[in-house]
Amino acid sequence: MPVRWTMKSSRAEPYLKIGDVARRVGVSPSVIRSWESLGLTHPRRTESKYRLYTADDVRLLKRARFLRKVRGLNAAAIVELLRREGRARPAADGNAGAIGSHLRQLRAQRKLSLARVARAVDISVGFLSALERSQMSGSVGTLRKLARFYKTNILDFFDATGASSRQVRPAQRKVLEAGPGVRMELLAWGNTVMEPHLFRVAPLAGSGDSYTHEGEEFLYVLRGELMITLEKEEYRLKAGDSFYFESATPHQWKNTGRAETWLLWVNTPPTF
Amino acid sequence: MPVRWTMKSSRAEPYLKIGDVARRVGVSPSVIRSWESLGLTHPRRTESKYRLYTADDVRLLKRARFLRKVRGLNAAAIVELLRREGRARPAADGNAGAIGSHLRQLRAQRKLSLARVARAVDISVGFLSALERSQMSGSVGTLRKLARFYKTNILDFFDATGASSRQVRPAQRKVLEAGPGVRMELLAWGNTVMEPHLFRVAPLAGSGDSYTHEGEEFLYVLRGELMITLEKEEYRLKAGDSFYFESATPHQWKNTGRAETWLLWVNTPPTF
DNA sequence: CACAACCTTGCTATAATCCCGCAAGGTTAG
DNA sequence: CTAACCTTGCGGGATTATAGCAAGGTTGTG
Repeated sequence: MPVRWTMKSSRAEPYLKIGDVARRVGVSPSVIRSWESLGLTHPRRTESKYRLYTADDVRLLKRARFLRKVRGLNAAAIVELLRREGRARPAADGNAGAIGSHLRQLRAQRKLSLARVARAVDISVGFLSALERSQMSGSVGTLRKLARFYKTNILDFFDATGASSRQVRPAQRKVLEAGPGVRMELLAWGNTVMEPHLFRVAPLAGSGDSYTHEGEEFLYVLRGELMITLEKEEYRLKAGDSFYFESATPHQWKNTGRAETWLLWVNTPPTF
Repeated sequence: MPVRWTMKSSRAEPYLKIGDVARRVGVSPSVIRSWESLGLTHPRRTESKYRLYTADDVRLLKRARFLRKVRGLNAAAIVELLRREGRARPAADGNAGAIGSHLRQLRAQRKLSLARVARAVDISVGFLSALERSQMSGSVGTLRKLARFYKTNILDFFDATGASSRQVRPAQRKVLEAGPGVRMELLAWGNTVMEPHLFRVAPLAGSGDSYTHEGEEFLYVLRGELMITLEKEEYRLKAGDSFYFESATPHQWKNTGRAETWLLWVNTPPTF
């Protein structure tokens, strides 16, 4: 029995959640989400980010399933075909699209296989393939590991425009959104020995899994709070606190407060 | 430098061979052949079966390559898209199409993976996948191994229509083309202890690789000649000769004459 | 309020497909 | 005669597709 949702300022119309849709269409929720990342559907979301599907979405997905299972078309082709039928519009390519293409380009230049890079970076082959095809998104930790592997700056995944000037005003900062709720603003770039960022971290957002790399890191809490875990030891930082540690120590962090946290974060050497 | 071919009763027009086309399009000859089996191209052939491509074919294949590499569409989708553009017509599904679908159905019914069946039958996963999708064709030996694995009659791959009557006239025989140049006509079928065939083998056609299975086999040369090899020992048969052997002995055969060879061939138990 | 059943994101393991090359033997064209 | 091509049948490895899971949050019902 589908749950009835009503959105504010929209007409009362039955919506379905992803599990309901999966059962009706005959594919798993994972597949529906991956088709969404290709642009097949654009479901609205509740405030807690639950996806909401309409009856039209279900019809579209059923047709997609038919094209997939019976006609053997892959997802990219299904989107193309349905776009030509005026029934679908492709996903807006943002930074995510650029990241993926750039990753594949870096790997192709080095004539490396997916397996080779995945092993070196300790992620699965399928995940790396999906990252390169912009079908999955990676956490800060994962992108950093990839940047390190390719001996490149994490910024290069977004926009490579030479070195910064000495003075960088707020509006001039290079901005990158790495993972949900984490916004990185680079304060200096180019041939620098230190890599300074300003992190803006939404409540509950963080680095994802524990990770490690070479170098040293210094961070200063400008506002809000942060929980950082090193080797299973937890530290609760608040505005005015600073923190210095070796990057080789396994670590992960998260904003446990109710407001956005701002961090000044410097690491050396830079991730190049 | 493209070789210039002129077909009888067609206007002089430059044709290309598959290697030339592969270089111009930027994919390998194997890929061009596999796209052909899906219906992307329908090249004419010389008497010795060399494929001949036109400039239109090259353009079509270049577009296919673009759709594949840049847009990420798979081959089935490319054919569908180009068909909709009126630029391609799908492959005529013959027995090959039926065999593939049937193989996949048998595997699905038993809830087996490609890897599981491929291992049991000693072929590769990719090859079995291609067989099921009618993208590659198998030799007599391979089809027999699969029939044995699924405990079914090789005939069931073609047309299952119950048992034969006692008397079977030539026009009533079940006919199956198994591999190039080999035509099998079944002389009795259904619940039989023996499985009699009439094989019509074109010059140079044969069983392909050596193979083995349980049972006993008897064959009689009606016309033409046949070379059969058992455990690396060769036998040259001609009209009137007969031959009896245990199927467990590794064997392979071939028509080494200049004319079509007709064989009466009985094995027991049937491949069920 | 408790809790079952759902959702989220990030990621894995496995299944399936795609690509290209090779063996064996035949053909072409210089 | 021979190098370089073709044929078919098939393998090995690379890549993609699918479904599930962990950890943690949300929903809705009793």
